[in-house]
Amino acid sequence: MANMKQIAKMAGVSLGTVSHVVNGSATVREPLRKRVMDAVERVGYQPSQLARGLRRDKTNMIGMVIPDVTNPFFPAVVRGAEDIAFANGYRLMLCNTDNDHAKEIAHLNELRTYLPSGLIVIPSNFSDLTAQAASYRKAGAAVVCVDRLPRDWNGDTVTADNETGAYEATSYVLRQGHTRLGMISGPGNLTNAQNRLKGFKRALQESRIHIGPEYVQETSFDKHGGYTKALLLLRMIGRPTAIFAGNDMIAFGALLAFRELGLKCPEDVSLIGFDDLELAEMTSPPLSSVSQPGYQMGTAAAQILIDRVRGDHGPPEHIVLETALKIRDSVGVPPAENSERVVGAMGATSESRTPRRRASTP
Amino acid sequence: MANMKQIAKMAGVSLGTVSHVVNGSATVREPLRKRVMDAVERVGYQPSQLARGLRRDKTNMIGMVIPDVTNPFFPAVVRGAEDIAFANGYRLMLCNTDNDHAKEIAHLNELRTYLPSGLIVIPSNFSDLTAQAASYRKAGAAVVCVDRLPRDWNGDTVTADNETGAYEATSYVLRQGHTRLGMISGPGNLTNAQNRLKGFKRALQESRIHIGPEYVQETSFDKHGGYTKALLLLRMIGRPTAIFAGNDMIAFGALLAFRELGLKCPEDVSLIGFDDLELAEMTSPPLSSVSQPGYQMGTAAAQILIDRVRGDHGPPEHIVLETALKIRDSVGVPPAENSERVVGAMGATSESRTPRRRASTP
DNA sequence: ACAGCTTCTTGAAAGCTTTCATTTATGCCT
DNA sequence: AGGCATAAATGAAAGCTTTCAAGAAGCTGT
Repeated sequence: MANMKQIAKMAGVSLGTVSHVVNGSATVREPLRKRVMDAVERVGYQPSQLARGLRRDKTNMIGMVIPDVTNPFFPAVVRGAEDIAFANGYRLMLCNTDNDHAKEIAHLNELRTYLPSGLIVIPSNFSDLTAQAASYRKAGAAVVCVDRLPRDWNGDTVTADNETGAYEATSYVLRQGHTRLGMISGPGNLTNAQNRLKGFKRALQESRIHIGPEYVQETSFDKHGGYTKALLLLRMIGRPTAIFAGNDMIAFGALLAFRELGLKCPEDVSLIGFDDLELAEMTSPPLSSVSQPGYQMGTAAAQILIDRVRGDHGPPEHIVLETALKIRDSVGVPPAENSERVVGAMGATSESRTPRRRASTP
Repeated sequence: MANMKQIAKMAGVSLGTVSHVVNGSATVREPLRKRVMDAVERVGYQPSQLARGLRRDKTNMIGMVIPDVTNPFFPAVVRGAEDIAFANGYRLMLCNTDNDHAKEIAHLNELRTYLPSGLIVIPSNFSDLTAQAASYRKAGAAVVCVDRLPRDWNGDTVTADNETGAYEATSYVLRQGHTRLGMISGPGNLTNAQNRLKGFKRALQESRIHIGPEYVQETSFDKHGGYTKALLLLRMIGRPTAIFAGNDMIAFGALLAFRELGLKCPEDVSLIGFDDLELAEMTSPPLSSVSQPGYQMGTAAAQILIDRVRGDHGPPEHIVLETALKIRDSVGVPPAENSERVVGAMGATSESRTPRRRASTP
């Protein structure tokens, strides 16, 4: 591939001059400038990002570390980040951590040797990004944290207003007359899951509704977790008449559980999710969900990052994006008292075969 | 960050020796080796990938160029590629092209200056990857093409057996008794769309069923396209009793159209998709679809790539992965002749208000 | 036309590795 | 113990760019 030396020779100027016209780092008189540009055009010269990065102590890469591209919420964030990054001349290096702490560290350690301009991270479970970030910052790279925050995080953040979203969703369900709610929450150590749970509980409290701890189940943010926990919830005596799923994947799993148990949604059980994935409207029934702006989270994160790289040294930014309740058909009124159909025949404990009446609530 | 010079000084050896122990490029006697390793451990030294790449004329990056992460099929491929790449010490640089030829070129041009070991590409519409790839190969990088092939492609490929998959899906629909099928195909210039169409037509031919060209609609591989074209198909006089969607996103769009027209699936119209996205089982009704191993396509591509990088100079590989028909509930028997419900009231041409009987077929 | 000043241009150094030709050390044999 | 062959360690060059100090060229005013 063509290099500067060749361009310099072709244009009959020095290396330094070529560099200056390529980067606009000093004024070069027109005739020279033109000769250089012509040579650049002619051979399609593009500066080596490797050499440039080495010399400048910084490349135009942005490391993007996420749990798993395959999880439909994350690609939206990635895409948002990529669009802003690309438009500003930055490129994304994508790393999946699988929520695995060790893999996260491995990625972060190596990524650094590429001298990226920054890092956009959706932390894994038990991330100690805080320590790593310090070392990146020392090297002049900016780090912004998205969606969920690691322990003791003190840098820029972009999150959704999980608590309010969950609060509103729960309130909505409550307004339909449900009094015995179940929640299938995401991993307890993830701040987004925590905040959704908080919002859920706050809504309950305000309505003076009390539910036992067994009505709140914790699991991973995926279909399988949702399926398992929904099964568990629905086989309880005095099963919930409505379930709030910590995210849509969990909700999808719950839907599968409903189907398996022959429970109709929303006639027998209501369900509400979080994320409002593109496919939430496709399910049966169309899933009501809290919409969360993944794409914007990505763009916002990239924008902050780029501002930092360009010299913004202000105090940490904490962008909190609004959520919106998307009402579809998966939440209805609670079934009449005596209509609670028996369920859980497959697990077949003698208890669960006996119809129960639900505990009355104030 | 620590560099080799520091390690050399700490261990009391020369630069070259440090390099040799770090890379195992020459035998170093134990005492020295140990001193070097200790120093490396102590400061957590990691070689600069930038300097290394510059010197070696090659980095451990693999450029991954895809149309759009946001499109649920692609992340699976990305993930497969990332897993194999990571396990072999390679990292992925992700680029979205939006099927935009110009963006693809821009990415490809810049990516090259990072001296990646290779490129995994799902070409955009009208890609002329073939030309670009030549220049990558000249620089010693391998290029493998996934899912769809650009014009005149002569390199390694990993694709699904689109034609057979489509053939089997269509045959299955035919066996249910349908004789008037519609197809909503993907972009005509994409080889995967072409092959699916081919399979569809072959099945029809073998069953001696002839359909007019208006029953084959072409659109982009997304929900909106599916929605629009399904609407169009369903408002035809003698509407198809079953629709084969070029991919699941199109099928999802079609489902939306069914819903809007008040058509029940599969009672009024049958539908079958392609891809078998994770969410196909969640739709209403659960979507029958041709399953295509996205993850494996990614792993296979990465594996070939890595083999090439390691010196495999054999003739181009053309891996074709099998598809599998996933039968769920969206295909049923065709509705009885006289039950064709009127539809398309919204567009409201006088014709479409009149019930028609379908053209008889042999 | 020349001093003095400004504006351009230049060449070399530096950034961190790898690699190769050399030098130095080790071990074996007589 | 000395000589030789082999193995190990070294130092410098190269890879491509940016940047800085220094030199060259241009301009202004008298």
